[in-house]
Amino acid sequence: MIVFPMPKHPSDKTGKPGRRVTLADVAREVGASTITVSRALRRPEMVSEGLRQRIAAAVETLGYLPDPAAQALASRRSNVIGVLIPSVTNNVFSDVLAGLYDTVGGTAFNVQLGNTRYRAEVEEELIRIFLSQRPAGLIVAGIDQTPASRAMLAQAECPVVQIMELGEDPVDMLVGFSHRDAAQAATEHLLAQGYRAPAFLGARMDPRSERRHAGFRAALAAASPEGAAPARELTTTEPSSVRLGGVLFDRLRERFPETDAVFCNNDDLALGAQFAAQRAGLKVGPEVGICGFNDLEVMSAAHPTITSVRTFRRETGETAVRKVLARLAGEEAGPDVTDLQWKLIPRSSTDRG
Amino acid sequence: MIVFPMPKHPSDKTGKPGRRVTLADVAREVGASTITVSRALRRPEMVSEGLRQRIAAAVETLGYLPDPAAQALASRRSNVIGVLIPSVTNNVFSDVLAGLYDTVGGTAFNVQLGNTRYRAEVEEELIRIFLSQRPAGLIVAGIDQTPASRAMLAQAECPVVQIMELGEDPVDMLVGFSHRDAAQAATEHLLAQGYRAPAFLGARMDPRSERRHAGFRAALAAASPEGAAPARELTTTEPSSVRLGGVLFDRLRERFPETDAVFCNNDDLALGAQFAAQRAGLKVGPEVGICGFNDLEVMSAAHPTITSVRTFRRETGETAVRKVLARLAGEEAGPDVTDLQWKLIPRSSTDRG
DNA sequence: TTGTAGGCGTTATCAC
DNA sequence: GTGATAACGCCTACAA
Repeated sequence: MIVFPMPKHPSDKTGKPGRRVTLADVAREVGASTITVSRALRRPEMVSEGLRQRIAAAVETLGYLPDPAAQALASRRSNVIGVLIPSVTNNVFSDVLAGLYDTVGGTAFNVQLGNTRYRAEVEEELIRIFLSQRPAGLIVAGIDQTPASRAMLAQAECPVVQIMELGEDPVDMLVGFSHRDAAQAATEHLLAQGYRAPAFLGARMDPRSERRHAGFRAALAAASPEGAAPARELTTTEPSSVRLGGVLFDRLRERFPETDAVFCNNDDLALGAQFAAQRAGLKVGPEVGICGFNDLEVMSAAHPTITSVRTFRRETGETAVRKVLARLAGEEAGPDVTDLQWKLIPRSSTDRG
Repeated sequence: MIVFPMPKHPSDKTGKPGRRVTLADVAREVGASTITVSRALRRPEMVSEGLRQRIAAAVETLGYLPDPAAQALASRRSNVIGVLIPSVTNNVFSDVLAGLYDTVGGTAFNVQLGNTRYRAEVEEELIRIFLSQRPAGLIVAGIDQTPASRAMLAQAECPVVQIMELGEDPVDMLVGFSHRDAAQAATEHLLAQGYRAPAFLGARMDPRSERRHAGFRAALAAASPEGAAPARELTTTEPSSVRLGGVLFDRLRERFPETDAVFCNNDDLALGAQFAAQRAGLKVGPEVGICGFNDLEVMSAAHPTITSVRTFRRETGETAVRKVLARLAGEEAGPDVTDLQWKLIPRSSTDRG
């Protein structure tokens, strides 16, 4: 029978504080070499049944936890999946994040977030820094990276996923949907409902907003015989908010009194527009149509309920991580584009009754 | 004059892909030792002016970036500040996150997020894992850790900040406010406005929700002569949502028809309650008072505007990180409690007109 | 299936 | 002020 020497556990108050339990400790415990223990942990099938079990037991009793820094240094690959998004607070991205964290949870990987604040230079800088960590993978929002960013991503020795959009030539993998098509469909819906003078309300106007804007215009152009449709649009670079939606709505009606419907860049604006319409005594739906984008939870609960275009944000995060993991597991290779689609959800706010 | 040999930059297509620029490369370049370069980077004052400048130049031209894994391994301290929160999507926490990322941005530190999903066991597990990374600091939501979690945090060799609440004995540092007091004040506001039968609506019911619940009860107890106030309350463990706010509101009115005001656990519920009230044809304010919690942006933009209790979420994140950084810089020491306060914001929804 | 040797890139320690 | 040397804990490559 083997006598187990008292291990120096971090919780021991004796000796140097917190001496770490290492692979060597486990190895000594079971009378094997460190590399064998290492293998038992990462490639159990390479180690004999008996040894494997004794190692597992020792790991348990000693409370061994691998040191990620040492792993990263030795293997030249960290367990960090870098994620670059323009905003942490925006509901859209926090849903994506939820998907990311859900999918990465339970795996040996960690998400490391970078906030680009909607600025390409910041993104470039962050890509550089993230890459210096030898990430296991990189997930970046959008397809409008700077040339330098693209070059770095292309050379990166890890899977790269661009998310939230579709595009011509992804750096590596791509998960998203067509903002242009979605916006065009939403606008067509307004026209189909009989609204004659739909307007566009946009805030922040990042690349994705611009593409939605383009979709709105395309729908109008297609509908107007001579392509002479007046441009009822109000956009701002200000960050979007419910309050701003109201402000823009009021301003819009002042400038284009004939407006009878608005397609908003996102749901916050739409909600604000609806409140503003109600303040103005307008009957939302019959008198003025309102359509948002993203279909946040509040849209289906509002009074009246608000039409929107559902986007699959959580799924975006999940899919992106899964693609990274699959690539790392050698299950997939080569470029890959996943269209997550979108879905128009008509509700009372665009029902003319 | 020194001739600079062509460095092996990662972007070189020659040789092994991506050979990293190391401290040694920089050292060779300037004719110094690695340790000196290391010092020049971390403690410039320990290196002579001239050398320091040549090193800076070499770092620049070579494009040297430190390897965090190697740094962590050698220094036994990573640049990771671990953050444990119950939810990534909840607006409350995403605001905190924004504060965290803002404050950590530009520093050499990184935030690593752990999603506890409102479960103490998950939190415990995550604390264990995070600690194995030798984090630079740890920020955890709430004060209701398991005993094991508390023990680990207490022994952690890094600054620890509990956030979002106030409490008796913090593990180390604490940044938050009193949910109980805030809720009590909100309830007193309802009573002061003349509402006779205020009710409580609660979802999720995590520890902080429970304390708000307690605040509601305390206010009622203080107001009712015999302490015989009937308990008009409806709570659920379901995650909160706008839709749920409506459902609960309807159910509440069914069960307690006399209800003339509701204090909601959070703003989502309040917004949902307001929509439901409007659907029921009630005049919000005069006929039924509605008060939320947190004062999300939408509250001031809604129609009518909704009373809420403002909490300083972004500031919470900022303060937590600053405390960690200060401690690491040796600027502060010892336990420390920061009360970030709260503020009642009365609006139309509790104005009986 | 298991082990040996060496190195990953940086910092701590102790000299000079 | 600067440098040699030895870790830090683990993994890759190769050998047995």
